[in-house]
Amino acid sequence: MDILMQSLRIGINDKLYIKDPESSKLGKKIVEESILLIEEVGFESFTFKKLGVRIKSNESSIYRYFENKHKLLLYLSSWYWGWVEYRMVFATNGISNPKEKLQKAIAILTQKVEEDNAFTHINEVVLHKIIINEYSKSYLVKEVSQENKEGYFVVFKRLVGRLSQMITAVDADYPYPLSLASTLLEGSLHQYFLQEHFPTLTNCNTSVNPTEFFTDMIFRTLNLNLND
Amino acid sequence: MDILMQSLRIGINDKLYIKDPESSKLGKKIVEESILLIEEVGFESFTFKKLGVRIKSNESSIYRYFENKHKLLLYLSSWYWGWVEYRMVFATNGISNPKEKLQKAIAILTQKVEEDNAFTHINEVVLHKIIINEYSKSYLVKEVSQENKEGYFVVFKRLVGRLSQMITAVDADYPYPLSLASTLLEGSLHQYFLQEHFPTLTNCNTSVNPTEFFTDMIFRTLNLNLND
DNA sequence: GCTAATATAATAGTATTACTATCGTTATTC
DNA sequence: GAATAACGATAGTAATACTATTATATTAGC
Repeated sequence: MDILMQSLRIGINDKLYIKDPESSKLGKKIVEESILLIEEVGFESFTFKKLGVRIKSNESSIYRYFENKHKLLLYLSSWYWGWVEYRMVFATNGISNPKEKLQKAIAILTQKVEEDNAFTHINEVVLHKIIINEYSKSYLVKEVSQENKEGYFVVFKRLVGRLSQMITAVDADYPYPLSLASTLLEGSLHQYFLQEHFPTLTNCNTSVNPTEFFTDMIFRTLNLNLND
Repeated sequence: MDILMQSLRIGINDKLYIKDPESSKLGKKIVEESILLIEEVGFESFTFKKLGVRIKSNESSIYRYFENKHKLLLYLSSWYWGWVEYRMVFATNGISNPKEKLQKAIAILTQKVEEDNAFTHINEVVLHKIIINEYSKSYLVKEVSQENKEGYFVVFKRLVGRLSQMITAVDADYPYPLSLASTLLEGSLHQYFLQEHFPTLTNCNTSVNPTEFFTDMIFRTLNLNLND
């Protein structure tokens, strides 16, 4: 990413934190290291106490930024989807041909994540792994409807909406653009998971990637031809 | 289901329990009521202590059947997928036309679940809800590879394999049968979830169901026509 | 119907988690 | 240089996720 973007910020619902972690050194450290620690030990075993030890700070200080680890996960997820949305909009912006535009969007949304130096304290590659393994846990909770009302999932919802519109732009008569869009986003994470842990349940591997599978699936579903 | 099936049992990996819950009244009660309690309070808030109170039995007695609630969830999931597999095999058994066979399989796998009186102590409708909300949590854990080696997911894997074969039977040249099969199973649960909690992210509702969406998607992907 | 074996209930206890509260110390700002 | 905000240290609580032990039922075999 360009040096021009150095001061870019991803907008996140301010109910997800008590004190904005972007506003201090400690806050950034909490975000940065929580990503690494969650990836290392898994979300279930992750605690603020352990994170405190790791960043040589106090448990109670972390609680001043985030109410609990669930909110932290929602924060990280919002950041991730905001970042993906930004890259998708940026990459598809100049494309006028709807088919090309959709193809580019699918690529961005299903690609393996590479490092992005525009955001120095966040390791996007590791964050992608967390999203693959933990994102579902942020919404598969009893409180989901209330949290949805609070706007904790707006970024993700906007992204599905955008993709859905691109599908409709290509084929206005296709009856399930939203379901296809949500299936792509969720399914892409799932295929990455399977590739790592259940290779017998997927055709994705070192030579075939989720982008190829989903591009093929969506293009066939919309009766488009890749090569014209 | 038929009265003939009254004594049917779903085969489950015996490492998932300490004492077979099918072998006693208390064991069956544990399974029966755990389904209802998990659905009521969600998996995170569910504890063996609460279950003990509910079934007027002791926490420690439940621990004699299941090591912990994670194993219980794996047990319930295996039961569910075994039950689905059984119904799928049963329903598609006599069909020789591969296209018809696939269509029937998709229907069974994506349908809304109705009560099945063959298994008196298990409420399949509620169990389906649990699978929608909690199944991911059974495999999105750090120990997944080890648990996979122990065979905790064989039933689900066999089901994906069967569906994949049916896809290949219809189109031997389709390059992603496994990914399409796993996307269908996972995606179907996801669409049900969205329908309930994020209606703006799906086209499934009271008049359109996941079966229609997925049948359409898979048939288009495989270049099949529904009506011939 | 009695005995032995097994299953279950009751109770107690431990380490860890997920916090909350308080207070002293260190930075920052005005 | 004083005021204010941020942070660290410590303590404490209720709940969780168990394990262990012992007492009491239940059942099975004879």
